[in-house]
Amino acid sequence: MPSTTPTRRQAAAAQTREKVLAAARELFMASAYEDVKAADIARAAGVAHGLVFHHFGSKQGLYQEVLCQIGREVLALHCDDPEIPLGRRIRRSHAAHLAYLADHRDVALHLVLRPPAPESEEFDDVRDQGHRELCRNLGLDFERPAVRLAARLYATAADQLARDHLTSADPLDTDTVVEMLVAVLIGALRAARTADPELDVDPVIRALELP
Amino acid sequence: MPSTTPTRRQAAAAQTREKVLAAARELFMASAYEDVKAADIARAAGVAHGLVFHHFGSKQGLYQEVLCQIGREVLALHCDDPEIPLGRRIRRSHAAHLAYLADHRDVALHLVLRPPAPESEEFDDVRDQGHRELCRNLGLDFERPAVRLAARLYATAADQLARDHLTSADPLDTDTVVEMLVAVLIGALRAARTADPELDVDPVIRALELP
Amino acid sequence: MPSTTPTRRQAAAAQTREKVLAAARELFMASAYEDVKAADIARAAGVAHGLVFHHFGSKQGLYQEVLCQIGREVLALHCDDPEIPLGRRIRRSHAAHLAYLADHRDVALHLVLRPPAPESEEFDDVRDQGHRELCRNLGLDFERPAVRLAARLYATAADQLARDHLTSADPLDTDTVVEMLVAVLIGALRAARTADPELDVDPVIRALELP
Amino acid sequence: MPSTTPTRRQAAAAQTREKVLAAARELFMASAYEDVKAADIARAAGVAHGLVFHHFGSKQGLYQEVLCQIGREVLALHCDDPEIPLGRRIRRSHAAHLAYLADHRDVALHLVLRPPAPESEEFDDVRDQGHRELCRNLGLDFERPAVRLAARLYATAADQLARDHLTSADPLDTDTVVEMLVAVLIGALRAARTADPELDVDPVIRALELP
DNA sequence: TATGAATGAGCCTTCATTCAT
DNA sequence: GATGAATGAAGGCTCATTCAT
Repeated sequence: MPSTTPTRRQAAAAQTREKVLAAARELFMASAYEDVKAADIARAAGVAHGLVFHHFGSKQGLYQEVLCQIGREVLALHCDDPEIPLGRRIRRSHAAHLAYLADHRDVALHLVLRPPAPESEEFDDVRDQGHRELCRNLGLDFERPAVRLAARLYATAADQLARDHLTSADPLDTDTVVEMLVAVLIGALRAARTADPELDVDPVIRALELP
Repeated sequence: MPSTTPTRRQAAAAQTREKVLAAARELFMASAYEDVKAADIARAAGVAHGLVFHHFGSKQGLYQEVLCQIGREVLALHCDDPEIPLGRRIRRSHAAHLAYLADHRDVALHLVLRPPAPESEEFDDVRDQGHRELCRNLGLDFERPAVRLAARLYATAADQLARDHLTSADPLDTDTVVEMLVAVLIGALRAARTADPELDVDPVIRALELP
Repeated sequence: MPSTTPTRRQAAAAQTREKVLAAARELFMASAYEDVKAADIARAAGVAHGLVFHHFGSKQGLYQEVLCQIGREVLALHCDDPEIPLGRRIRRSHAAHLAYLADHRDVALHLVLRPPAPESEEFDDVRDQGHRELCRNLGLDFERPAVRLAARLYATAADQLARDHLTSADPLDTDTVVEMLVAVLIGALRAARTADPELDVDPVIRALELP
Repeated sequence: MPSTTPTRRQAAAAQTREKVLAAARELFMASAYEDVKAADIARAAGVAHGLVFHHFGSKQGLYQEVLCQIGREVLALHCDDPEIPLGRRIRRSHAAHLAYLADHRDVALHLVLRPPAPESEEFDDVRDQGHRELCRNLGLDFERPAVRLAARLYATAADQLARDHLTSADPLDTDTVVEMLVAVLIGALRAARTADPELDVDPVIRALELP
């Protein structure tokens, strides 16, 4: 059947594309954007230089693709099973996030807290969506400025903590870090209430305090 | 003594140096490191291209210089008058910091939370020193890992909050932001206690809760 | 005989070839040779990139094909019916040529007076043949250098005039342009006589002056 | 005197610039625009690759510069001394032009009748100014469309003739070519009258017919 | 000290062409 | 015949840095 031939070819092409993407991800996570040469990526992927552009249009296009791939992976870590009590849900998400970063030290070190050099609106969107999911999990209205502020505040602090944790010579155990994150989250919520006194964060805080 | 009485030439040279430094600071704060060309700086300073290298050795050297200048300015903002109660001292430092960032939006937007592209050990030192002073102010031992962790955690969150505050279309008033910072700081301290249960943060927290 | 009865496949192939040729013609006439990419042509024709090379060997081969097609079309415009008096015959040819260019503005603007970038011997031949036919029409011996010179001279001027006419915001009417062409042709003939005094151009000129 | 030093340096720089310009001119006149590499020019000029861009910004900038230089040279050839009778003035200009082209065969072959690949408004201006001067010489109003048309018509034909003359294995003598040009010019003027019957070209033609 | 011309390594990108399917 | 993924050579341009003056 001739119709299977194109499929096989398409599959091969997609596979090549993935090879390039994987090589790019590794290199981009290991060095600064400008220090990664398109030629390096091609060489690492074992393909011709021009193929990078055939599949991704430009070095930046490829970079964005890498970013989005990671963003999607991270988003998928969230636990939002409503059956599980809030405190456990959040802790589980945190633990998953930490585990991911531990498994992807390069991502943790080169992406988190280091906004990608070429401004990437798509990546910002993914990040934003992460905050949105956190708020949904907490039962807070993301549209309220104070809530959004707290989410960003907290996420930043959490990234910093994760980084420190991962680079520490004498790292804490994961559970401890998760508890620290919860403490910081509670602080961020109290800060939110300061900005928006009508915000009722007490139930959330109480729920978070229960492991 | 000729060494204490700079000749006119030396004075002029120093002035030229400052011109370059000022131009560099403005440009570096306005764009990413790689997007600022040595030639741009020279042009903005109204001097010859080569002079940049004459005075600062290299583009990176100049960048470090800019970073240190800013770091020193920020460090000078801390209020550590022991006569003043802790809560007020911290709030005063925060307010001063926020005022500084409001006056130097470019610094707030392009330095804070955006670690300088070329690794800058000196700048890290300055940053570290800021954390150290904060801890001294709080009466906590910076040498304890958990304390250090909390300081970094908090500083990062504070930076994020300041950024959001400055870029917001509808900014909160300064006092509110200061209170939010205090709330976050308390959260960070609680997190520190989680990591290091022997740490007695309660007195500090109580002191912070008094305006 | 299978050779005279092209199979369906062959017919389809020929049709595809034409599609590519038509797309190429349009693009080549709309932009400079180097600005037309083989990929553009394939896309415009709705065929695979590689097909261009399958049918025409190379981009240049395709270009030559386009050129020859146009050359043949232009050659076919000449009126050389010996029954018609010279003045009318020439005017008729001119009018036909002008009409063709008006119908193919792209050809007029991008080919005429703009020798094809890649040296095209074949196109030069076609051009030459046009001059030859003009001379035959005029009853002049194309082999005489002065005649050939005059023909080229005239053809160039005529092209320029046609271009100007077509791009003018306020174009003259066709008959006027035709008369101008005749005037220029007469000038060229007089120039030919200057170069070759033995050339008897007076009868031709007299014939041309009769509408 | 320190003030002479910069002068000397400037002179040296200008000389280098000229070296590059000269090399570029030679190469551009010898090949098509795209076939001349910036690196070739630098090599031919004996300077670093980057210097081309230091002085001319881009390959195109350099090309334009070459074009303008030639345009200025050609413009300077016109003889418009009102003391000299028209016929002689025109013939003298033509002869000068032909001599120039003979001395600059590369220009004649690669510029004349071959509009520069990258559209060059400046060069068009120079060309236009040439036509303007011709008309002023002839005492005709360049603002009249028919006059402008005739000027362009004639210039094009003259370029063609000059080309043929220069590439001919058995070239005519210069005087003959000049007379041919005059004949063509008269033809163009008659064509102009066809387009604009109010135009009184007879006195000009009579003046041209006197050597 | 100051100038700015000169250097040259290096990079992204383009694109005609090939070829396995 | 048709496809389009893959190739790879080549080129324009940038820019930190040097250096003669």
